[in-house]
Amino acid sequence: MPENNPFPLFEIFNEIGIIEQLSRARLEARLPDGMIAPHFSVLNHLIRVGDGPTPIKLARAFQVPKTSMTHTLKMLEKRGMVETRSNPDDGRSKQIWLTPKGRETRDQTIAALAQDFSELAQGIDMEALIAIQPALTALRKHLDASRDKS
Amino acid sequence: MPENNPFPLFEIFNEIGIIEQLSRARLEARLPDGMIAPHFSVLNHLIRVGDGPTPIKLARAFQVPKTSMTHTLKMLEKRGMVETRSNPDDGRSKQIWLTPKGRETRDQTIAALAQDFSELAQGIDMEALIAIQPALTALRKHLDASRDKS
DNA sequence: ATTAAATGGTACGAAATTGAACCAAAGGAG
DNA sequence: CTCCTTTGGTTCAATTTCGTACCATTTAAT
Repeated sequence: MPENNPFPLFEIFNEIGIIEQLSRARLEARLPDGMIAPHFSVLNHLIRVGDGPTPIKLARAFQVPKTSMTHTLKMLEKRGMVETRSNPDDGRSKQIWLTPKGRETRDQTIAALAQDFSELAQGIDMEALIAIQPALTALRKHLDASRDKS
Repeated sequence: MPENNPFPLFEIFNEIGIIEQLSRARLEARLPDGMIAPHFSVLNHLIRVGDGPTPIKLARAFQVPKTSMTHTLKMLEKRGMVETRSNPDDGRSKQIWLTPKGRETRDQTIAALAQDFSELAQGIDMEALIAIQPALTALRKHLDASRDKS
């Protein structure tokens, strides 16, 4: 019998999968018309890390294929939420900038979510939840680091 | 300043989203050819709850639209992993059964994942991880219960 | 300087997801 | 029994995701 029992990980990944689905649905309920979670994620990322990353950098940040990011950015641009400029340092690549509308949409969504989450927090042991964050972060980092081996 | 600070929830949902993506990629790396996570989820669910559920019941269990489940089941049937029978008790509905091939695929995938997770577990504080499971379950239940309100 | 290899990005097509519309069977009201 | 509503399921179309192929530019090697 192995000393490392892997089955608790099944259970945890299963719970995480369900939570991801439910939290994504909540986010998308707060987004305008046809916007979806990946659109918002890009807006939010641009706020956090600053304007000007290249599409490939964004694709890596979210660990999606670059073709997926091309499509997501095309949709955001069609909605006037980001702006694509050519990169003066590299003729192959572009740079992505938030527009005022993109910034505003992100801010309003955050505000609506804060409201939503505030209500959510009332039925929850928030202290216990905050306490699990380091373990989640550690798991995420380990999963990320051990990717593409075997 | 509000007494319920919702922002830790942002961080936690963010980590959970990333973990979901990475763990799904790991699962799919262990699946045959073109199989994807939802296919496996159905196989695994049939093992856990037993054969014979209707498609609508499966759709509810995974909280996906019934059209999505129709498509998933069609793919599984094309691969010979599930079998659809008509429901003798209700002329509208069907019942889903695992085939031996479906059962075998599920078992082999579980075995491969157990191997994978065992290696994963070596670089992780498994005790801390097991300890967070109740909090995750509580969060999932609360999210689920408070769905469709507001 | 030339050539080869690597990198950023897009076009295109296949598969997945899902809402709208629809059909058939079941359930309920009278 | 008849009509109306509800429920299980599929078809269809629009959107998303993503692998393959491809082009343009940059980098490295010689």
